[in-house]
Amino acid sequence: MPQLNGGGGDDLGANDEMISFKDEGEQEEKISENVSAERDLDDVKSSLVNESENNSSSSDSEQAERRPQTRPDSESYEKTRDYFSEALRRQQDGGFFKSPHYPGYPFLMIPDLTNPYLSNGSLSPSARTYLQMKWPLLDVPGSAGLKDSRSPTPGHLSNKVPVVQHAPHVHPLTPLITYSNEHFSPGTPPSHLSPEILDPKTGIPRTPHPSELSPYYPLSPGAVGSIAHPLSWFMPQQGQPMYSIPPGGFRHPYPALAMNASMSSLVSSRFSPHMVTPPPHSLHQTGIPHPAIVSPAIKQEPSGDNISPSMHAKSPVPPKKEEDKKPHIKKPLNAFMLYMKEMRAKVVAECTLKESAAINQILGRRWHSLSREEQAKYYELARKERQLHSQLYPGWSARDNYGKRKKRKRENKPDSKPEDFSIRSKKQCVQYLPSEKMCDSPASSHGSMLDSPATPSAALASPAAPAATHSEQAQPLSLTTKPEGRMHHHFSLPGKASGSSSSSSSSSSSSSSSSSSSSQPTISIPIGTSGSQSNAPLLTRPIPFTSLHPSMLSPPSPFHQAALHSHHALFQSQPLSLVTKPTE
DNA sequence: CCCCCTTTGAAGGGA
DNA sequence: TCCCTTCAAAGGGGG
Repeated sequence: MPQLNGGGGDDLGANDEMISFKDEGEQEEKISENVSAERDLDDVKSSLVNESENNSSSSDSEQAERRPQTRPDSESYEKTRDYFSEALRRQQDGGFFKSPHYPGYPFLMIPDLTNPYLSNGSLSPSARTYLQMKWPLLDVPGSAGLKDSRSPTPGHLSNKVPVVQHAPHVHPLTPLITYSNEHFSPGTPPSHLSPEILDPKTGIPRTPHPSELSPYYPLSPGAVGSIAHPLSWFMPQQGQPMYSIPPGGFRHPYPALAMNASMSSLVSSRFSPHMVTPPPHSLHQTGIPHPAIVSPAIKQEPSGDNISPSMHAKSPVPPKKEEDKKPHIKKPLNAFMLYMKEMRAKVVAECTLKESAAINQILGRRWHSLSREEQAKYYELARKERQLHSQLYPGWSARDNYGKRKKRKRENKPDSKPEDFSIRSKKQCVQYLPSEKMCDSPASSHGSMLDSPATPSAALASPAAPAATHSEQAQPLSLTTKPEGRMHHHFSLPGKASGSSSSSSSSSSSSSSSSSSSSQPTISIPIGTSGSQSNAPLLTRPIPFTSLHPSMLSPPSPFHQAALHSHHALFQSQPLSLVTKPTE
């Protein structure tokens, strides 16, 4: 956490957190040999989601994911890097399609691939993700299924692009790269690749340092081409910057630039056509629409890039009006968000779940299960994103966005109702997550909460890594019943908590469900945490009984419990009682 | 149609 | 400093 580091060095942050993880990793290693054991552990640890016994469907991806965890981190990491290297090498060689696919990416991961494009021609989120992964390859001549972006027939680019096919050999992180494509400047003619960009503040051209560039925040168009991506280590396409221009979506002044459908989709994901015209007030001096900038009304929804504006079902209207309003500059994504973006599609593909809330729970668990190196990558990426963002929008404050979203639920804390009080004190939660089991949580399974993340090494890399301690685990089951409102887990003090207690309580909570009883629709387990800060995240929604997988119902194995004890003494004291919740 | 839900992390403001 | 709140992405679900 930032606090630990003190100003600039947020990178060093998460040490504490990481430390603890290490040990566990070793255990994992052992465990890995026995899959079943592993699973049990998972169940316990995470308590929520377990892999279904029969997870064949997801096996590929899981294995891939798991793989790293089963071995020493360093080794796995190296392995991963090898993939990258390989991918890069092949790319350079022009052998894109020959390269072995990345194990972690099952060929067919996209459930909704069938409908990658929205009715209006825009890509569905998942599709987008894949495209992102794939885009680096798009310009390869002759690649089947890929339309030459340059010869856009907008209409068709659409839907048929085999989005997924090339993804396999791409590392999961590659999607992040995508953003680099977003570098385009609708309004500004590229100074052609001139590396210079205007300093937002001074307006003086300056040459960006590669480290400054973020895929998410495209700088001037010209800059794009020559800069290395911050994440170059896992960017195969590095050195082959592309200028994305949505074929149909916006008219790019520079048709000559290579672009293809997928790219356009990428762009669209962050830039709506409306954004094409830089808002007058845009903070950008460059006048470049930034991914982070969203028209208030529009909200970065994908709008069919491929289709002529007139065809757009929604927002055909040029947003020029909206431009009047101040552009909404989005917050830079944090490490977890980056991770989510990348992994969501995968998780969705593996799971039957579609609800983001559930998916996010899984992702949260997976996040914890990541090795420190892996997390470090994201932290680093996030750090760069923040830096870049700050450079691009010097005057921007996160506060600026406050209130833009209407939603925001407020906390319940203040007004807790008396009635709930009892419940709340217990912190009961219902698991939302139906079943991780089915989806599995990854590999990491074991690791996840218990072991987690961070080792010092990782910590080093991760800037702000909050200390995650295991506290989370501690409260594996949180429960709330349905809440009246919603609960927030404010407990998390990301940073502050230093240690142990705070950090992530969340993920663990879900686990409880796994142990549920068969008869009850949802199960809640009281956690003793009532005290000070609630750490347990409360899950507001009960899981539909139907969604529970049989495997989830099985009680935690002794093994788990043991594990829990060993790891979290704190919580040990608290009895895990299963409470059934009558909700459904 | 809009907001909720859910996740982690970052950031800002108040005490 | 600590604590709290909001927002970032995403998309099904619910009102």
